[in-house]
Amino acid sequence: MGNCTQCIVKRLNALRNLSHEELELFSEHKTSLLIKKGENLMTEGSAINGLYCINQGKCKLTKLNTNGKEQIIKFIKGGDILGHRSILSDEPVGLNVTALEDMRVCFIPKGDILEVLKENSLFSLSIMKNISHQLNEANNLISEMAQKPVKDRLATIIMNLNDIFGKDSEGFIDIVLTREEIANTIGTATESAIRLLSNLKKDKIIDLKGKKIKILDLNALKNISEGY
Amino acid sequence: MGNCTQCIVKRLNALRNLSHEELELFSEHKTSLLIKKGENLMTEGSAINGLYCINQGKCKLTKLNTNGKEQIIKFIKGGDILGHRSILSDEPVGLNVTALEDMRVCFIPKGDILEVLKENSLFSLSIMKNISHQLNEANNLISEMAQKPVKDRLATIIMNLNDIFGKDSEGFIDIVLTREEIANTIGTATESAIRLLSNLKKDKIIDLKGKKIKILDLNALKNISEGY
DNA sequence: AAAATTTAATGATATTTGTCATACAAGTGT
DNA sequence: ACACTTGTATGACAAATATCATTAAATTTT
Repeated sequence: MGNCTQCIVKRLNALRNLSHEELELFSEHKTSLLIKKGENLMTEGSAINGLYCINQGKCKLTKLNTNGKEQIIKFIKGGDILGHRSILSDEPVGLNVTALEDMRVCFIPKGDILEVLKENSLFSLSIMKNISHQLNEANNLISEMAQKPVKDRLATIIMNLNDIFGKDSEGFIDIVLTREEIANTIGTATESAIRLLSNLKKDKIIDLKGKKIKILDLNALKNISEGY
Repeated sequence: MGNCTQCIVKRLNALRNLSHEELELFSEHKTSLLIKKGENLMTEGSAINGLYCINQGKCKLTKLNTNGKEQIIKFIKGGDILGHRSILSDEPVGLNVTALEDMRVCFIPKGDILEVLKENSLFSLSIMKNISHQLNEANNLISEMAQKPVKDRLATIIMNLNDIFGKDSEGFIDIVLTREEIANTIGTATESAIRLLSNLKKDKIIDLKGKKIKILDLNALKNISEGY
């Protein structure tokens, strides 16, 4: 099991503000775990007693609606942290976190986190910054979902996925999602998502190869996402 | 101009965790302001250099979409604080804050806030708790907006308004909103909102008297909001 | 109080999106 | 290589919602 002081992933998130001693503390108490594709790291409504630091792998954050539909709220990849929101608000976990590929994750107990939060104001500010940024993003998404037609929303999330996951060697966005997952992200029926993807391909705005998506005309995509 | 140490409003928010000395500091540097109905306290995209503590009055937090439509993200009333998200993430203001009635507001400079945040971990934790809670609420709203039909969303926000603003002496929800504002909250056309409100009235689930709404059958409303 | 403006209500119609049915393709395990 | 499951695609149709037009009511201004 690796040592937190050596871990390069921590440079990507709020943990970068910790002292050597604090990292040693985390390292002693942390546990590493492997999550297989499709498995849940966190489950909506459950209690949580620590912070997850994602070492490797991609996952989706979802919510099950009262009408039984899954809504994908956000995608997360290695370098991000999870669970701090729930720890801080003292509320149950609000989202399901499901692995989209095999993941390697570290778990740090709540007590250690809270202790360091009290002592290290740089860490504390960094966590606040993270959540504040997320809140702003969430507010933008509310507006997006409430006001824009499905086609616009699809264009938006294709660009989002591109920003988050980047491109593979062939220029396709480096994430594999089913059509159903895409539909659950933009809040529409699977068939509608399929049709709109096909349209974008026909118009040479994107290319499709199995589940992979390549952006061909970013400008056109941007225009669609803004309602033109 | 009042003194922060005496202010009863501060008991309702994170400021309750401040020491007498810290409140004195705030009190010395704070400015009080009056915002008239319809005026903006904050504007989307602008910089902000302090925290607002709402003494009295109700306001709406909105966002102007790329397609020119206004989306109401949230309603806020006296006792709440505003602007901390933007200060903490070091990002421009994300939302317009518009007074729905005359407001009395205190402004505390950013420097003072950041200083106390570093020193007072109780205050700091309380702010984190506030934002974390807001993030959870925002995630719920994303799901609500993306997945549910307009009728369900209308039922949901009527209950929300009831929770936030309570009832007046006649049992009507204590907030005055135009039909357009209601439509902009649930992300639909004004005409659709009007029609659905009329239907709810016809079904004796709510009562309408001008712009005021009274809940007659909370259970029915809850069922609708959950898609039954 | 009358006029002007804004807001609310309602019908007719167009557009968007969802649902159901079916076919086909791709992946999975035996 | 085979059946079996799951995912993708497409057409036909139904339902939800938006848009446009018009009238009525409420509010503000003069």
